[in-house]
Amino acid sequence: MRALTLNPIKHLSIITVIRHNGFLKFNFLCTSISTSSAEPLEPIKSKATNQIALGLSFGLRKCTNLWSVKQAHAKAIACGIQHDTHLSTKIAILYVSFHKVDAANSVFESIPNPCSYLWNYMIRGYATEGQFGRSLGLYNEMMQKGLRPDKFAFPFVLKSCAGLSNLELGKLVHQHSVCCGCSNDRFVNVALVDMYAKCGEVETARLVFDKMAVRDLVSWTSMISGYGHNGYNSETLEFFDLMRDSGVKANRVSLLSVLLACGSLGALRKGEWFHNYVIQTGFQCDVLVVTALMDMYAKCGSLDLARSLFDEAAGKDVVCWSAMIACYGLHGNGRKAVDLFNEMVKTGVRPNHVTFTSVLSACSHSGLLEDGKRYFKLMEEVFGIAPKLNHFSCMVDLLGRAGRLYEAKTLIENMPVKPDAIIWGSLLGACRIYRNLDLAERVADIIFQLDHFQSGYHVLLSNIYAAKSRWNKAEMVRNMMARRGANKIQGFSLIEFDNTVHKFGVGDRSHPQSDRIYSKLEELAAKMKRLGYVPSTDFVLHDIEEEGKEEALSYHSERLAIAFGLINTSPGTPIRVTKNLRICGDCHNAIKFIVKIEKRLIIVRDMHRFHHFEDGACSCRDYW
DNA sequence: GTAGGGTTAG
Repeated sequence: MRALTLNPIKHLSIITVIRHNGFLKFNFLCTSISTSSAEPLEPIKSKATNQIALGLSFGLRKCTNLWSVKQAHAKAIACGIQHDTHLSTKIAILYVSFHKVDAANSVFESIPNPCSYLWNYMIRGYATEGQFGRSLGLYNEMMQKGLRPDKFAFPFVLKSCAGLSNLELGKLVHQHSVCCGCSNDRFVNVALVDMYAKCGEVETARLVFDKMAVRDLVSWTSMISGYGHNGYNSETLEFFDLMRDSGVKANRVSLLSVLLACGSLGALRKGEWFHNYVIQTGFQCDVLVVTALMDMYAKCGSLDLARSLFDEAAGKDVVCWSAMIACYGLHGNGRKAVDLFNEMVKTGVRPNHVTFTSVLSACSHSGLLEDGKRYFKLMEEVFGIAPKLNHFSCMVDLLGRAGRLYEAKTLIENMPVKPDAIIWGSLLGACRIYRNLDLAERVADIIFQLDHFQSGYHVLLSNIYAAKSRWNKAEMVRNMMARRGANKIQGFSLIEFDNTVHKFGVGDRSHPQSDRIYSKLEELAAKMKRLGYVPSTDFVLHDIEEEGKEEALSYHSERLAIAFGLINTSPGTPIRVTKNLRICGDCHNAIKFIVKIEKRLIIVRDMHRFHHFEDGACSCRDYW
């Protein structure tokens, strides 16, 4: 071991210089005590070590880059002063702020008794990096050591509970935060609102919000996004108005939430209003806001507007590109999605797993079998992204729709992730399209072992039997579904008119204009019949989430919403309807007749994609 | 020293 040749006195003088001249001299100190030799240095055994620690700490005060932190850390080890609490704490905190939480943790673990300030910082670091389990582990360890977390720790502990959707733990942490006297802290309360909302307890989130003494922009925004997160889209918009009424001015984050809600509701007019608001408030150059605007326009049916926003956006990142690719997929334009993906890669933006989900889904919806297979291969081989359940789902869907049923089955059986009922359900859907009863029965067996209580799979299997005229079997599956008390999702359709979103259920008569709506449908039915429309009695055309056969097909929610739109808008105006389930085959056929009769463009967004009906045809070319 | 946020399958 080679002794450090620097004279302690010289060190002291350097430290004095650092104190007076700041960071530049800190680098000098690092260099002075470094050695070109690979041999470890013998720790300095003199009073100067404390001074060196002080000097490094002092130098780190103005530290703005990771390199300096690493240098200081290395020097601390070289001088044997890595156990200096003050210096190590500083180094660990800096590592956290440079997102090097594991490096911070190694320093943290070397400190015999870290202060609560550092504990908090470590909990924060892991929570911020998405390592929620480790963040909670530290919180637990902190309590076991008898240390009391404070108002700086709880927001991040709660963030970790939210990240893991662990409501039970979240409730315990809530109680603990009250015990620790943090119930009035606004940061803790915002984190509570966020935690409850992300764990699906939006009403509890609201209770916390209502009790808050100070409601600033962030607390309002947490509640707004909390509503959105739980699918309470109308409430999201209402709450935004309430916030503004209370005198709090919106910022980009709150705008992101409302734009998302407009997209989910298909509320184009409202979305346009917010677009205008974005321009007035000067957020139109913010790439996050532009991405949300694109998403909103595309989900409201205006793909062209989404594209022009995309073209004008400055500083497009991978999320922005992926969003535009997803927009094309949603509208059934797989070719453009694929082209845009290639353009993105050429531009030098690296795709992520979401980009691939969007590309594969776009290929699947457009029937681009070979492209889909190629990109699936590419993602791992060229971009090093291991496929996840999302990607396998897209591939099973792609192969299944293209009739490659056994290829899809082999893929499920050999994938490295555990298949769920839904991915098998996708294959069952393909069996329905290609009327493969033999495979359907085997697949259904697997599904029912995994998930007994979804009506969709029972309906699907029953429809396959019906399509093969196996009526007894079809009836048996329906009875089995009734015995098992399988859940059924209620279908509904939304249409925006006069700045309000109108909601219709199947056979719904609760709307004030109900009589006029039903008369309109009767009038249409007569005209459709003359043009050759025959209501479909073929179960096979019905979807996995079909509304029950007991309901008259002509009163499916999308038809009620369309009739409402026809009555209330002037001729020639496009009609936009959003449906929570997949559009059924009979409605799909009927709308083709309706657009011909009414000479309108009707855009229906179902749970998977858009259908643009115009001049007797649909943009999906009946492939959906 | 602290909070809220844009894209994604079936």
